[in-house]
Amino acid sequence: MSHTSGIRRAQKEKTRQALLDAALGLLEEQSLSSLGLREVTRAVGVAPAAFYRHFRDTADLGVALVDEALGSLHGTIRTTLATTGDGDERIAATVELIAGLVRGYPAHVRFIARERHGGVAPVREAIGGQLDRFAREVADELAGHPESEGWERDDLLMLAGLYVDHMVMTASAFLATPEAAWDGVARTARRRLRLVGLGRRHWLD
Amino acid sequence: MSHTSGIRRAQKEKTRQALLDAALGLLEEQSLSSLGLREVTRAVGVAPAAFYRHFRDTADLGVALVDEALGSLHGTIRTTLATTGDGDERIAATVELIAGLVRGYPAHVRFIARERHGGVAPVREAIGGQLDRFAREVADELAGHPESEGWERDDLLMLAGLYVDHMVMTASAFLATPEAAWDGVARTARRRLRLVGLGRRHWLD
DNA sequence: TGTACATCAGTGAACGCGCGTTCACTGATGTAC
DNA sequence: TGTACATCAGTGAACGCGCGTTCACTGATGTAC
Repeated sequence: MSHTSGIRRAQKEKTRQALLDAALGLLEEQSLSSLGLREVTRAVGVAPAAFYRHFRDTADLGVALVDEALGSLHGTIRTTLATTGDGDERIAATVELIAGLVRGYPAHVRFIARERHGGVAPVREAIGGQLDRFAREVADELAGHPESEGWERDDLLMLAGLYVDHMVMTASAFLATPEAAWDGVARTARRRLRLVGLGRRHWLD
Repeated sequence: MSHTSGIRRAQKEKTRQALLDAALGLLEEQSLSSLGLREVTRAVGVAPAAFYRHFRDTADLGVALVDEALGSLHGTIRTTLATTGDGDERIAATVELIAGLVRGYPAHVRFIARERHGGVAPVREAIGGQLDRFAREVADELAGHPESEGWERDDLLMLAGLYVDHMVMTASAFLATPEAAWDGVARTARRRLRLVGLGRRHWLD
């Protein structure tokens, strides 16, 4: 039982996760490009040098945060965004899902919105890559819908990208708004989706 | 001729502008929240303490940059975005205008895209305020178009916000793309605008 | 199971460095008469 | 126009501080036999 228990591995992973969590907390009020390695280790309660056992620098940690924030969302977002577009209840459900993500993981969402165009190139690229992947997945899903008959791949990708961008924008709008006023944000997001859905239906006219 | 020449005022303004220009240059590869006051004065060639004759801190400088970047665009953007929406040539002209802005003022555009959701609250708020103002102006302009007959103010604002957001997204897409590949970005931007325009035409169906 | 050695996550001290801010100052520009 | 005083943008030195990185180390965990 001892030689395969992986106690060391588990403890290392725990520290790594603590560093990621602490960083995410600190990033609510600053950008990754100003996040200090010592700030992060101080918040966790380990020595500064311990940082190097897990990450090369804060940019490297940022890339790991991108994976944590977006890596797990592929399933959820794919099916939901793919469902997006038409009926009013589906639109409402999509907007509710976004609101739920922002409520459940506000720090992750803020991190993605902030660093998407932020000052740290590898992180920007990691986010861009993941969002492109989302768009391709959504396009694949849309391709299977009956409404997409006659659509070219290129146009499906354009529409999927519009949905993904709209999702990110809606999420940041929720973040920037006190929860008491979320209704207005949701209403606007739904109407935008409705307008895009109308455009979609008449695309081939 | 001497007592009203304002030499002092002009020289102060020149230094202030040099600080703004240097900061904008430095911000191409980092975020405002990590920009150092000494970096900026070093780039200009003045003593660090001189910074305080012009700005309280780098956040204050950031707010001044927002005014510089967006303040002068009201006229241009308003009329162009208001023109947006329908005919294919108008759509193409809008996208060309955005490409032109990005070509002409890449650092300003990058600054706005980066700090729109960045880590410095006063700057974020200044950008948000200006973009809201743009959206209201565009809504006013749209209200005068014949296509807007029967539209509620709320819906016009929703559409105007969509145009403004689309403009910012297109500008960042240009920035993130080597100029040789701008054609593809422009094509996608045009098709998105066409789709939104179709939705607009059928909004009241 | 017990023992002897290897691994390696985390320590703590040390380093040189650039940071933001303060201060008394200088000297060109502005103003009053 | 000329003179005497006021203003104030920019200086340069000084400060205490936290930064990122390095290093030899410790001691718990892992491995071989």
